Amino acid sequence: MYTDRLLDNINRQIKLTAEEISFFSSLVKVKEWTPGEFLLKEGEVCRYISYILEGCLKTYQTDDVGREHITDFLVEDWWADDLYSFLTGTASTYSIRAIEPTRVARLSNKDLETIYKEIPKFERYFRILFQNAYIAQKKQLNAMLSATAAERYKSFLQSKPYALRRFHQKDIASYLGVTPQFLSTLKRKLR
Amino acid sequence: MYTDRLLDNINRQIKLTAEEISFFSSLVKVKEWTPGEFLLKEGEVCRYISYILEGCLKTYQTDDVGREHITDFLVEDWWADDLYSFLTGTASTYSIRAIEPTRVARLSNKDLETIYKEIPKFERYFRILFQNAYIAQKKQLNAMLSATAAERYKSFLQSKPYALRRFHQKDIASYLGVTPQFLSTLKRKLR
DNA sequence: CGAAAATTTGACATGACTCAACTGGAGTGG
DNA sequence: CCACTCCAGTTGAGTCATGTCAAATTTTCG
Repeated sequence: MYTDRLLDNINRQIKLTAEEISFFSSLVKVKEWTPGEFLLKEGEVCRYISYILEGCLKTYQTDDVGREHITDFLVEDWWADDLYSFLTGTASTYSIRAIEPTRVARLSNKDLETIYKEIPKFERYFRILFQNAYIAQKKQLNAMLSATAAERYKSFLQSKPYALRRFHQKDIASYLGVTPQFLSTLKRKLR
Repeated sequence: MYTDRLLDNINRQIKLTAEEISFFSSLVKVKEWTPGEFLLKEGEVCRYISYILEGCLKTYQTDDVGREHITDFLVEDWWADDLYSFLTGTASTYSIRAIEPTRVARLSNKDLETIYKEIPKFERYFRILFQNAYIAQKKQLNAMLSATAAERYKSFLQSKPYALRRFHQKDIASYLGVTPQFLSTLKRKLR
């Protein structure tokens, strides 16, 4: 099935019965996006969390001078959303945009609450998910503070070996917090 | 009771019965620390998560040149731990140290698992906790990348108005990712 | 092929770090 | 109560990392 990939991921943390699987699957909707399309625009309310079955997204904020600040690259097997907006129902400060043809499995806020209620095991799944996301993000934060741009770039390439193939260099620069020009000269020095 | 403050916090997310409260409370131990004492040292395994009832802690990593990098200041009503070490049982790369006389309510890993098992509602409490921590941390990460040191310092003071009173300036500098000297000259310019 | 966008390159400006010296307050022991 | 030491904080000079602006070059894609 389309959403097998998501069920595999869930199955790593919690065991679902056949009925639970079919109940869960009945609420999940598969949706496709083409490169450049917005899953979410700044100012809108984030109404879905999307599990990436295939493809690649970027999330970013736009500052007062109109520059994009990439906050995440999201590929297969990650959840995409602006959690804060999703949970509070307030306007999002992020945009989420496809950078490849992308297929996601998504859940609305309302359906997620239904799932928490009907299958409380999902509290555990998402607890573990956020725990891991929190830990990973903290490491990234530490790296930003103590490492130089060249070091950050190298460890970024190690953690995402597919980066050069799938992402634009100016987006990588934005993600690392440097200008595209400076990233370009960095690359030259590293050769 | 000593741990009322913790129960209040839990009660904001989930409703416990009297039996559940007394079961939970039977597993929580209160412990006190004096300034300079270590709740956790780099290299040790983090065996407890501690809820701060009163006082203040700092968590930091030490780099190869022996310099401290403060990753967090923790005050009343926050949980303190190295989650990664706590969850995986591996040696921690962080130290946690009291900077004021501090009283915490703490739980061992084993007792926490017992609680998850006996009172599954706690999955929800911690899910929401990590969600919020994740969101807050993401904002901080964005700020690090796009803001200049002076801006970070100002927004740090806004979010922690008690900072100048409770933390050393060199620790604040470390937390912001700048040298103490540079923070000093920043302050002068801001006047 | 041609236009638009991405990347590279160079000159110069600024932010932030290092090292070193100095100031001033908080113990501590006589 | 003084002299001493030990830190934290300040200040300044020189340097390196990174940003800005502008132009040249390459790539992408209709």
